[in-house]
Amino acid sequence: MPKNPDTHSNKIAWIEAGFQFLAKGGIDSVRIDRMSKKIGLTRGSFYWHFKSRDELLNEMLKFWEHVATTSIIALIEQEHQNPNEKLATLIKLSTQQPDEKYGGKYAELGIRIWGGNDDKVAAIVAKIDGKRIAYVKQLLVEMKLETTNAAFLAEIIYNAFIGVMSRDLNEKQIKQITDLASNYIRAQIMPD
Amino acid sequence: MPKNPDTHSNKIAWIEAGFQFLAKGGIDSVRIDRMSKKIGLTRGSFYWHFKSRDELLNEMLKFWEHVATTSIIALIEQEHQNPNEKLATLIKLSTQQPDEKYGGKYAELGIRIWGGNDDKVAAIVAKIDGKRIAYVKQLLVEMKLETTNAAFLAEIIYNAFIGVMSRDLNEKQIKQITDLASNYIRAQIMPD
DNA sequence: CTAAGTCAATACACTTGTGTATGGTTGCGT
DNA sequence: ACGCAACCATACACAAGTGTATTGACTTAG
Repeated sequence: MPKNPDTHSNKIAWIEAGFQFLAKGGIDSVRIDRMSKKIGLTRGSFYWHFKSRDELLNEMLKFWEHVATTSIIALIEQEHQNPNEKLATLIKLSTQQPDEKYGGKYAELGIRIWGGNDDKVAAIVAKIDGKRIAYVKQLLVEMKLETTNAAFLAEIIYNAFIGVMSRDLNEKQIKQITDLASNYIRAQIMPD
Repeated sequence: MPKNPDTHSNKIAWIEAGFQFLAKGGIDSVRIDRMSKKIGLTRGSFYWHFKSRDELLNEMLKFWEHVATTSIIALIEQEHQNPNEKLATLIKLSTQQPDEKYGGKYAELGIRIWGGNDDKVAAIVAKIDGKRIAYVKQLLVEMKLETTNAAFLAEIIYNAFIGVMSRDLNEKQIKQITDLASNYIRAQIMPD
């Protein structure tokens, strides 16, 4: 009997495992045999779904590229109106625990290291960074910050944001920091 | 004839290579045979200097722990008096290119990922983070910021700082950001 | 019911990587 | 000149990892 009666294939399981291993030890620990032991499938399954290890890596990259920008930003745009809420949600979504979403917290780190090895990956990471910074800046402008100030703050916020993701913080610590940031931004807008 | 007439051993070469590979692909790509090809030594040399791969990893961790805080902070403290200069130097030293110093830019990222796997590593990273944040806060207090403000700013600055290190930025980009940060801090202290 | 298609397990050949054992070279003290 | 210690290369046995080929089970269309 099949292990996943609802999902027609285990390809997703392989990709998920890929992100888990990427998050834990970097791209070099994404190893087929290790994953097979973890998820209880043999390499026979793997080589049915993927031509090679490289093909898995490429699919992972594409997946991340999609999740990391378009889908998250679209989700935010359609569900919120207030730019304050949008920014808070962006931070919250992007810093959530890795198990909840493949492209989550730690995988991001792994991909950045990966970019140090592979120019193709580095280019995509740079593109993603650009998009996100532009989006943060746009939100800040919507919050009535003047343009130059917004550009600067967007850089700082984004870098701090990457920093928070890089560090091994629990949810309470992350909430503290993001709350502080929100308060700061509000103070920038309407100083008392 | 010996390849390094001045340095009595190639142990340092192995550790350097370790950091290079850590930075490029994560802890799992620190592989003895790959490094041997890179630095032109055989595994015979490696196993003379180290009992095992684990021993190298431990030495790397200890090395990083030392460089990442004590030595950098001590260096700054003894060479500068002005807290503004100190902060600028801290940022500059910590964001310099990886080739110039093993514990530099990218290795930091690799170690953080490594910490996701190994509790011992995670504990050290957390300790280092604590020390550095405390130091930044101290500098800010010396710059006459009030304590609560300094604590908050130290968090933001430190996270942004980790973010900058994690991203694949060139020197010009890093300079832009750090300059912006410096200006912002000065504005905080003496608002016009 | 049967043939094709989907998916996974197994067996195999090969490459990469680890650790040990051994032997060779250099330099230095005596 | 001798002997020892530091350092590195080579060869070996073994484990971990990749990719291919084959087989089998289960599903679905006709």
